[in-house]
Amino acid sequence: MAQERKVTILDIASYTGLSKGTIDRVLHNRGEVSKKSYEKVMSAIKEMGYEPDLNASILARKEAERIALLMPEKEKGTFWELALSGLEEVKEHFLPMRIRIDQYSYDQYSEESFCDTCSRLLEDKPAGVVIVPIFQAATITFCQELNEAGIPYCFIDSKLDSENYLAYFGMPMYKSGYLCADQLTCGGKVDDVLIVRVHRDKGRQSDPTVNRRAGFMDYMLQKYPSCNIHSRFIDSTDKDMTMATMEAFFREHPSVKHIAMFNSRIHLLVPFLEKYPDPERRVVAFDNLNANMAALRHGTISVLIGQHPEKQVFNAIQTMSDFILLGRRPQRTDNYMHMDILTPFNLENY
Amino acid sequence: MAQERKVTILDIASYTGLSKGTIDRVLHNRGEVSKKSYEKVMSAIKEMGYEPDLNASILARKEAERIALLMPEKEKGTFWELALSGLEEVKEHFLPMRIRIDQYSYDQYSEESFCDTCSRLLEDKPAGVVIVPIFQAATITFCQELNEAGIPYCFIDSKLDSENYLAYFGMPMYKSGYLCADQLTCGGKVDDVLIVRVHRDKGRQSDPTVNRRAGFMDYMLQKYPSCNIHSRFIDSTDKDMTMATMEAFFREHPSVKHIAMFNSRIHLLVPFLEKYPDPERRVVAFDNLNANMAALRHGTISVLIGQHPEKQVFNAIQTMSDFILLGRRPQRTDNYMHMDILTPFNLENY
DNA sequence: ATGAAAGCGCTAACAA
DNA sequence: TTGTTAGCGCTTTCAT
Repeated sequence: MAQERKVTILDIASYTGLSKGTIDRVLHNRGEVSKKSYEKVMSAIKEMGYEPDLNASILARKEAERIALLMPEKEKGTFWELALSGLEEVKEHFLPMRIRIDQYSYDQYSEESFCDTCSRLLEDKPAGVVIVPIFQAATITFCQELNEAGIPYCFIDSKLDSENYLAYFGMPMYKSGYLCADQLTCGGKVDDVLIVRVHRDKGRQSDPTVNRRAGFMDYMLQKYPSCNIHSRFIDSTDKDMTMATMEAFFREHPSVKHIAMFNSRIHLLVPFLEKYPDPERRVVAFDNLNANMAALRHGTISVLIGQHPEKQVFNAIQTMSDFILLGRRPQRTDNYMHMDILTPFNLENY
Repeated sequence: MAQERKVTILDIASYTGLSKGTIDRVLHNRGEVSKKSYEKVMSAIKEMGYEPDLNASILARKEAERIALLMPEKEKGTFWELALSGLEEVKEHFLPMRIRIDQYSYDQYSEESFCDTCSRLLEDKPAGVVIVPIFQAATITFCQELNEAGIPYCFIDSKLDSENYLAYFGMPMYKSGYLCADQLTCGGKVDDVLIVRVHRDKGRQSDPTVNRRAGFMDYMLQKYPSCNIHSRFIDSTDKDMTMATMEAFFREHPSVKHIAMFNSRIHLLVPFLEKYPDPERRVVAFDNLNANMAALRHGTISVLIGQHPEKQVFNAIQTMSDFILLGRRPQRTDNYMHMDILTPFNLENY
């Protein structure tokens, strides 16, 4: 098992009777190699257990490899701002490895914008791409194009089953709903629960939280079969309407103590929650946006479930980089992130 | 800010009128350099904003740098097994950077063993050391020796305030007790709490969980001032005695529903807990040992508070490596890890 | 105390 | 299609 001395391309060269140059060409699929030589080299690599030396490779390479990051625009105060927080650091981390990260942003409410961005991206011929696939159908088309171009890709946040992606990093949505219900009910007596949802006015894309809601419902059905689950819709752009909706609901159901939301927008409820404080109320929601964390710290929210979206970005890029540079495939294709339970007592150092 | 082209030692050489060799000597404090040259080089480095190229450095270096890892023996089923899980991977991660990790283990119950190991370690003159400082006084002595030898060191798990350590990674102990109390009481009605402690028979070292217990007590005093806090001691090597102690306690206090433990040994209670199941019972404890996780999965334990000790090891080594290779100091000296709340509903993928 | 020069393992441009 | 060669930026040995 243990190599005597590291096997280098030079060893392979002398073993196959070819030269460094040819070895390099087959290692990087640059073509210009006869089939016969190609196979000789490949088998020699296997036999001798050759592994490329990343340092030498990086040192010698002139141009950086480009990884394209295809995701929604970094809108302030949204989930995508969180996901992109620390991207600058990530870029700096990969730069010395001659890996450049190029952002390709699209409007998460406009499929057209997504497609436009995809075309731009394809023209740039990156060495790999990391995708947040908000639009299912369009993503399938795009992935086919990537396949044809021989460009590897990873998914983050959500994924499309059928494609031959290199890896996926994201939260287990169904389970997260289950966890949310458990944290909300907390083993106590619960007769009514209010779920607040957000109108998706601008676009037509499928609701990313359906599975989460399903998990939540299944938990409730199982453990609190007689609990009433109320739903109300708010508009993320209309604060007055949000307040009015909430006030109307609680006028009608003053005894409801449990509130949940399945997306990152719980901060929209903070004005209401702080206007009508209730020490017995329990609020559980998702994602550690700054606004949400502030409310958690303040005690307005009871529990936030976090998924470190910025780590998903990092992991996907890392995986892509290992594949591009070393041809290494990830240990697992589907990587479900741990769900972090955040309370006022462990929110620091997160 | 942005460099035109990367500054190399060659640039510094020509700028100072010296040669590559001399620059290298001052960069690595190898001596054999006149004070005058030394200062000329140092100021040039500052002025030109030189940053070493890790890849080139690693590629050219013959010998690996050695980082010593000084911690308790990896005893099966203990916290230290958890902390050392994945060390092989960590070693493999650092090997291509020509960083070798040497383990120096000591018996956590024997100060003599600790001191012996320290002497062995010192003789080997590693480039840096990562320390779990179980024995306070002995560690202080050891750190002085390291200071004299000019060997940098990090602490993990716990730390000694006064020393000039490079970094510390660990859990905020006091806060973890606070969190534990919050998870245990969960906002409900709590009149009695049982705290189970472990006799420290073999050694004399100070109890690492005092601060955690203090945090717990302060929480209870504040939020449940009239709650009775019971304590019982068990012996980690005597299962029968543990069972007897628990049975005796619950014979006397049959209505107690809340149990906490402040170390990683909650698995010792599992036989009792499973012999006398109680759906209303709430058990909160620390650390994701395999045995603990199994009990959590099974529902025997309600909540486990995790701190990723293996990540502490990794981070400390990473920090040490950056310092040795690049002279880079960590952003913060004291790094408190996030406390993870683990329940049966989020224990996967942890 | 300092300089010169030979690599480390790989890439890439050019020659054959 | 293949081989040759000059680096990449640094370390290290050997002269000076």
